[in-house]
Amino acid sequence: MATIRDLARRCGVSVATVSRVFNNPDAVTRETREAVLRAAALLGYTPSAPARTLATKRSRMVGLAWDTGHRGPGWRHPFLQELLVGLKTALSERGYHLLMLATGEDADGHLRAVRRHSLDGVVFIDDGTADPALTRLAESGVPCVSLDRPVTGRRATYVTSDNAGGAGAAVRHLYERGRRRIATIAGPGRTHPGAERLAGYRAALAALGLPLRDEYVVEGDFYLGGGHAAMRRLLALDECPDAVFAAGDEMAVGAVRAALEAGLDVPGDVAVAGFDDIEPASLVRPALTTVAQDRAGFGAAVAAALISMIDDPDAAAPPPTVLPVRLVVRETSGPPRAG
Amino acid sequence: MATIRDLARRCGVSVATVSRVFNNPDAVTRETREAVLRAAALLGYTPSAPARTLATKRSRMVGLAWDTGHRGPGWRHPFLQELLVGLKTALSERGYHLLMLATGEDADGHLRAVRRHSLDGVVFIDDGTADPALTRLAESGVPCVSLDRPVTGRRATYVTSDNAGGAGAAVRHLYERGRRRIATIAGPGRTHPGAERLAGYRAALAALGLPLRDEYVVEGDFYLGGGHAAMRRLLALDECPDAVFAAGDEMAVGAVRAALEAGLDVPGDVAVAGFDDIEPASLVRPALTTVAQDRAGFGAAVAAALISMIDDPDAAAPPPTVLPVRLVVRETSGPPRAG
DNA sequence: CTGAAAGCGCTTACAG
DNA sequence: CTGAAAGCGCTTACAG
Repeated sequence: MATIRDLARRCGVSVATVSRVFNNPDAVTRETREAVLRAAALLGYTPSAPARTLATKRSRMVGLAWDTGHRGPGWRHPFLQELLVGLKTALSERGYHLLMLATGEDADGHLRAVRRHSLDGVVFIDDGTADPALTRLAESGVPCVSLDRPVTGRRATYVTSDNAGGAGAAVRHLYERGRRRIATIAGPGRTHPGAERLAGYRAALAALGLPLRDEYVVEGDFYLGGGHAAMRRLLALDECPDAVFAAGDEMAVGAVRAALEAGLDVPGDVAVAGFDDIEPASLVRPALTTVAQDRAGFGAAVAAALISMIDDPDAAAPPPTVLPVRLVVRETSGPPRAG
Repeated sequence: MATIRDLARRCGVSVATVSRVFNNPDAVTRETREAVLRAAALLGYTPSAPARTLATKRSRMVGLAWDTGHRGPGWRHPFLQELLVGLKTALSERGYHLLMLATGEDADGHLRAVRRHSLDGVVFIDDGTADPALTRLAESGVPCVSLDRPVTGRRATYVTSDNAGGAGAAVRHLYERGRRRIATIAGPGRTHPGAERLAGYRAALAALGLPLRDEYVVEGDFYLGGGHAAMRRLLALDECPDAVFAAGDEMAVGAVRAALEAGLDVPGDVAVAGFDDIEPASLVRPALTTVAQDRAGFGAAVAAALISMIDDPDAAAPPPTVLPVRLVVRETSGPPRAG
């Protein structure tokens, strides 16, 4: 492994000069720069990251504090792979790497990991529950950006989808398909998407002049079983809804299944719309009408927010990023109304 | 940020002693050890990882060379989240962190990243295509373990499922359900799971005394569309199969869909079994009979193989790990035979 | 069991 | 534009 000293010797310059050609190329004449670069290629020289980090206090690494559900039952992200790919790609374009932080340590394990590795920032992916370790991190001043979860801290921000807007779009779509008794299966209220989607549902009903009925909102858990159970409660109502907006696709699939089991036709008797556009949404029959998020946009937005803070040590956190969503009409919401 | 020097000063010992309490606690008296530990907790001291790496040449970081499909159309792993969680957890129990390597760099970008960060090893996740960068890495002598892909190199090994065994189990199950004309929709031959599942299918047919018919094996791409197209070809045959083993669940779902569209009953006219037990497998109707892999086992096995090599610098690579699989019987394979 | 010292491979004022 | 030197925070023989 060639070091900067080997390279310097070979080129007849000082190590300072070699360092400059990699960190501040303009501060060096073209000739020496090219000579050094040539020798570097020849020797296969790559600057040592830890040495550089030690000297500069910057690691060019970003931590990924990914709550893998050690605190509760297996939480699943609807599109983790695209998220990670987008994040990794956007980060690496700017020269940053992602370090996966181990979870389940003591309360300030994350903060410790940040110090230990001189991380330049961290991104949170969790289920929306207020993890004290993450809260502390966000308040510590290290640049943080979280996904789908508001955080407070001078250098902390978040990116999320337009959850309320998407819920509203789904509700309006159901309305346009002729439905008037529109219920919702909400996500857990403690999660940001859950709360926002419910708010969007309510706002849309109000705007449409439809009544808000308490018995038409039942909370689920974002998973299949919760959606199924919620739908059964809805179907047991005196005045059964003719449409339901489920705040997550798995719940929507569960709801469709419950309706089918009850002998109802979907979308004939009851229309359904979901949220997330998970892979099964198009595989299931009838195929699910849902709200798709900007999967690729997430990673890019997180990276942009993070890097803007890293680049300027005095910068406060940028405002939250709200990504647009898109209604995907399939079969469960029924055909357009004739005429 | 307290340093080792602060701690030493505070405790009235040398930095060497402080270093020992963290790296070789037995080499120090209990009293000084406890005093140092107490002071460390008080000051919030955490040893600097880059400084340690610089001094020892070991980073306690493992690279994740994850081919995110920059070289082809979006490849998807059937259970990436569980895989990463398992890997991260197993690694962190041994004190290792995962560094996600950026992809799409020049041919030896990965190797460069290994040197740059003094990575102790790397794990590959890819689509099975022979990426020259990974091949070079595996031959370089740094401990490597790949998923579902044989690699050569003195310090390289892999972990995979019992793909042939699982395929055989699926075929035997179909046979036991009374099927005799069992076709297969294979995965791409260049992938290890694709090739092995096909081999398992063939071996099972032979063992069962069933004829091997060329027209009964058609290659798919592991995705929905490929499964659909393959099934159409199978259904166009003069003597239509009464069962098909699809080497992946998405293909199986596509196959079921194609059969249904052709007016056939599943499993009545044609039974179907898949592989992977992806989430939609249980959501789809009829629910898919399939072969489940040991999702949690993967990460643990990878970590174990990697760490065995890291711990002993002279150790050659352990033999490949082959994880057992499990047949999951649902609806697409039909009811047990009466009597 | 403990300490003084060299060394790991860089960067960055400071002079020139 | 370039170099000598100090410093980043550790570890590890080597003595004692």
